[in-house]
This record gives sequence, C-alpha cells and structure tokens, in this order.
Amino acid sequence: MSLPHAILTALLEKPSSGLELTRRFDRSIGYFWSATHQQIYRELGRLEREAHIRALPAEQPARGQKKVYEVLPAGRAELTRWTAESQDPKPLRDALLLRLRAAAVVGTAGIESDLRRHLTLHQRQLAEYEEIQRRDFQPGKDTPQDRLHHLILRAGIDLETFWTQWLTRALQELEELPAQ
Amino acid sequence: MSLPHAILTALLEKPSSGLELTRRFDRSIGYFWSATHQQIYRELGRLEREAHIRALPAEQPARGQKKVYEVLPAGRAELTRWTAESQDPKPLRDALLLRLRAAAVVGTAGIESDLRRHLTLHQRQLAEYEEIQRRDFQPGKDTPQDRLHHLILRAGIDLETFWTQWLTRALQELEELPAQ
DNA sequence: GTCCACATGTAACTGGTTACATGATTGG
DNA sequence: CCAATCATGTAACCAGTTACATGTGGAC
Repeated sequence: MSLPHAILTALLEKPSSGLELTRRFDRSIGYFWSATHQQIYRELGRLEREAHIRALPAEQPARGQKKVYEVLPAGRAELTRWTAESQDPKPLRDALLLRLRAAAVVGTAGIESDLRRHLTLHQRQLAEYEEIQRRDFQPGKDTPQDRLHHLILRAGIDLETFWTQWLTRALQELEELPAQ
Repeated sequence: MSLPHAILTALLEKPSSGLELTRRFDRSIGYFWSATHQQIYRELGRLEREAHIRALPAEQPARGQKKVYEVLPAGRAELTRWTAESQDPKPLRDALLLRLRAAAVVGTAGIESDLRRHLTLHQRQLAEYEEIQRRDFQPGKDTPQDRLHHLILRAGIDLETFWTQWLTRALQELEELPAQ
C-alpha cells in the first residue's frame, strides 16, 4: 500500500494535477516508486473519496479539464502515521539472477548480449544520478530536506554502482566459461 | 512472467512435488524469486496443461497424495528460449526510500527504529549468504554450474553489503539532523 | 481414536499492466 | 478545420497475497 503515500508525498511537495503527477513520477519520486497515469488517476479518485485530498476549487466539472489536488489535514496525518510504521523489507525479486540460474541448467547461449545491454542501461542511470548530484547537491546547501534527499539519491547511486560492477564481473566470468 | 520459468529451473535441477518446491523456494531460488505454495500449485497446474511438465506416473489420483513433477522437452525448450530472450530491467521500487522521502516532508519522527530493524535484518541475511559461500564454494570446485551459482550468490552478498552500509550511514545522518 | 505434520488445493482480493476511449486547447 | 498535445478517464487482465478447505498417514 505505498502508491497512495507516494502521491500524498508528491502533492505535499507541490499541489498538482494527475498528468503533472505522472510527469513527476517519470523522474524524482518515480526513480524508486514508478506509476502510470492510469494508476495515478485511480488512486487520486480513492484519496478524494476518503477525504485525504481535495480538488482545488475552480469548478472544473469533467473530462479534458485540468484538476489540481491538494492534501487535506487527514491526508497529512495518514502519511505521518504510515512513515513511522514498522514495515518488513520485501524479499529481493530479480529476473536477471533467475535467468542466470536457469542458464546454469540449460546453457548460457544468448544471455551475454542482454547482460551487456543491462550494463549499458545501468551505466546510463548512474550517469543520470551523478548529474543530479552535481546539479542539486553542492556542499553548503544543508537543510534537513536536502540532506534526506541526498541520502536517497546516494542509495540510487550506490545501487547502480553495484549493478555496473557486478555485471562487468559477470561478463568476465561468462567469457572464461567453456562454451556450452 | 517469471514464476513458471523459476519452477521449470527448479524441476530441472531436481524433480519435485509442490510442497518440496515450496520448501526450495524458501531458500535457494527463493532468495531472488520467492513464491507461496498457492502460487506454485496454480502454476504447476498451468504448466501441466500446457504439457511443459508432467506428473511422474505412479497413479496418485488426488488430494493428500504426493505428486512429483518432471520437465518435458517442450518445457526445457521454453526455458531455453526465455533465458536467451531480451528483457528490460524493472525499475527500482523501494518502500523504505519512499518513506524517507515522505519523512523529508512530514518529519523523521519514528522512522529511526525501523531503519535499525532493517539494518539488523540485512546483516542477518548477509551472514546467511556468507555462511553458504563458506560451505558450498571452496576454491577448487569449479564446474560451470558452480561458477554461475557463485556469481549469483555474490550478487546477493554485494546487495546486502550495500544495504547494511547505506542504512548505517542513514542512521548517522538522522542523528545529526535537528530534531523535528 | 485423536492430533499433528504432510500434502494439495479453492476463493476472494489487491495492485500493477495494457489497451482503449473521450474531450479540450492550441498552432498552423 | 485539422492535427497534435494536453488531460482525464474505463475496462480487462494478470500476478501476487491472504484466508480458508480438505484429505492422508503416522505417532501416541
């Protein structure tokens, strides 16, 4: 049950319409919690019904008209509650590791090119994060918000660093393996 | 669509019944692709209908009776195809990072104890992986299978190492933050 | 004969994905 | 007036989760 809380967070940072949220979920928050516009509209509907958010009064009745939402006190309270709640980490679920395990049984033929492709994608994501770090987190800016945002960004950087290193090693090992 | 392929891999490694598979999904393959017994039985049914696996002939007709499955040639072919297929990496989805982002808006009160708990859980998982490494991967054992399995295990070790380090740093930063 | 562990399943629900529908606004 | 873009939605589907149902076989 994280999507509604992701939306509440985004709306507290800045009141937005569904499409604006969708755009922000393509960067920023979406880097660790992605969502499509269909999910977002569905969830905005629920949050409005539960009186956690409301549409800014500007009498837009229907389709095609922009509808900007803001968080109500009840919504902020719910987000505060959820943030402090104890939650178990989800077990790892990674299709690439699964495919390697399968390759150990049926052979590694054909998997190498996709490993290389993944390596490129992770390198690109790492470069994007590092660019954000250069741009938004120069030493000196030091509000609590900045520190927390930087901490989160560093998790992204370290994860992408892990993947690039591990994939590099995996490709090396595959080369050294006797062909199957 | 990874679960059927996880099951095919497990059955190729060793023909098993549904409950035996469930047990193996609690360790081993389950370390990176977990599944409950309900999922597994549902999927075994589908795989049997599609003639990718079959129950070993021993005329067990129904409930309460053990039913051992093995992979048919069509199933092995499907797994080979899937393994070599090009697949996009799934974007990161992490509730803990989301909660930190929420905490940057509504305050960090209460989140510290859960970070500490996560740290303990990741340290425990790391210790478990390192124990497996000591036990199963002494230098010398060097078949292609061993090398691939070790490579996968190292991904687990490196990921848990990342989380323990990042969480340690996160707890430090939280301490230094002015109380909210 | 009762309880427990083994073993296989069904049903309902939830969240995420994919495909499609529809209206408003603006630039050429 | 037409196309593109902005904007909001509906519907069907699929995978994973949670709760529950049912039968077998052995230990006591």
